[in-house]
Amino acid sequence: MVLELHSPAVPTFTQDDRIFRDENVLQDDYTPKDLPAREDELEAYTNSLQPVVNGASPRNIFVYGETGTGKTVATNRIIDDLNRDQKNFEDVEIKFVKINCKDLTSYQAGVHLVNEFREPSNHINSTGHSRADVNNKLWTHLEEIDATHVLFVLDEIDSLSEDDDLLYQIPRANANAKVEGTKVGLIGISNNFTFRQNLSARVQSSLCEDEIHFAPYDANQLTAILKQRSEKAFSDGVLEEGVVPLTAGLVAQDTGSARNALDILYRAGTIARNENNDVVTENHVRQAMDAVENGLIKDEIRALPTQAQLVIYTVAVLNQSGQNQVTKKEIHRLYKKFCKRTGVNAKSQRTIHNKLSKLQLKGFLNVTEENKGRGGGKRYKYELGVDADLINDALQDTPRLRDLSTNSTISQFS
DNA sequence: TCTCCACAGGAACAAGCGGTAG
DNA sequence: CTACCGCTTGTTCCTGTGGAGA
Repeated sequence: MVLELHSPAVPTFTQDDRIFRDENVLQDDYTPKDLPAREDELEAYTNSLQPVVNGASPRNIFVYGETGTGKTVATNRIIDDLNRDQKNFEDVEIKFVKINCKDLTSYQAGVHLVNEFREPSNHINSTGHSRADVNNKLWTHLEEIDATHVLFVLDEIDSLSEDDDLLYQIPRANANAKVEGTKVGLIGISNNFTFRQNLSARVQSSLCEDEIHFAPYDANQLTAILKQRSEKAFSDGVLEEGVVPLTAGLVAQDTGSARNALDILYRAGTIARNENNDVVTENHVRQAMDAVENGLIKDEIRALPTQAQLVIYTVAVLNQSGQNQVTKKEIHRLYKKFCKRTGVNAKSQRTIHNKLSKLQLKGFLNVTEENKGRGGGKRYKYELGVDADLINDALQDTPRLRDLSTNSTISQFS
């Protein structure tokens, strides 16, 4: 590959790039000027924020929809607009504090928020404080800040799932007299709409004053988005006629995610470029679709902790040796041998059981229940939910497990 | 109909980490 | 230094479960 995927467009390269005019337009961090097919949602957003503009207490907003449906982009747009327009308002000063809650606990998210008000040299650590401490620090900052309104934007709040204390505290900060000089509001963004039902009743009533739903895009909407972007991203006449409708159709059936569709289109372009092709064809799109799907799975496998990698690898080896459905016991037996060989501490069967259920939740394993009654009782049988080659490929990048995945065969271990 | 297998999965607990506060 | 904090990872113990077969 000649070009780095994420390198900015450098003039010397764009000269002989026959495919792309500006590939950045297809990448994740690009914010378009127009948001096709999201006019209603933007209007709902504007309406919900109108009280703030008028100087009143903000309404708390719950934004939900699957990934790639434009929630974050729309939110950024609204924030930009409001930041721009508030210069015209005399007695209102609005500050936005935005964090992403992915992989954070409620407590850690609180710490992040406190640090948003502090210089890097003065950041507090994410351990060692009591919960009440962290909250009090946050209230103090809010009280002291030079603004009439502070709006917290918490992206991916579904990560906070079990512990929703923060989601209760922030919307109630004014009502509970924790903060009096500044009006506090919360915009919560969630990828998961069942998340709302799991919130405790007290959080539901305060967080979800206004709700904005971003539905997955249909094929027509995706076509509009892809057309808008591809005109800027690709050189004229590079895309075969059916490419955009095909991408839109495939993605609409699958996820309805604009991010996914753009990713596939971008990938199709790079495949064509690597083949020294002048046009992007429907065949490139199909190849890109496979590559994107496989790439995502491999990334997830690489991101697993070593123990979980060992477990899924064990299942892969057993499956490849012809044992399609294996019990926890069988997995644990072989797993222990792999542990010994790689110098990893072997965990108990109960722990492996937990790992197996997590892997099942992530879709890496399929589970069937078997019940032989008196002659064997109830048990689960596991098999791989993904292609075994993907697991081997992914583990090639994990030094500890690389040797295992190249050398081991079932005969050596069973 | 009832028993009983072999496991699932919840609960309680422990250890260790990286930190703050006095 | 000691006490304490939140969090993660793992362990042990124990109750619950569904259906084949006595």
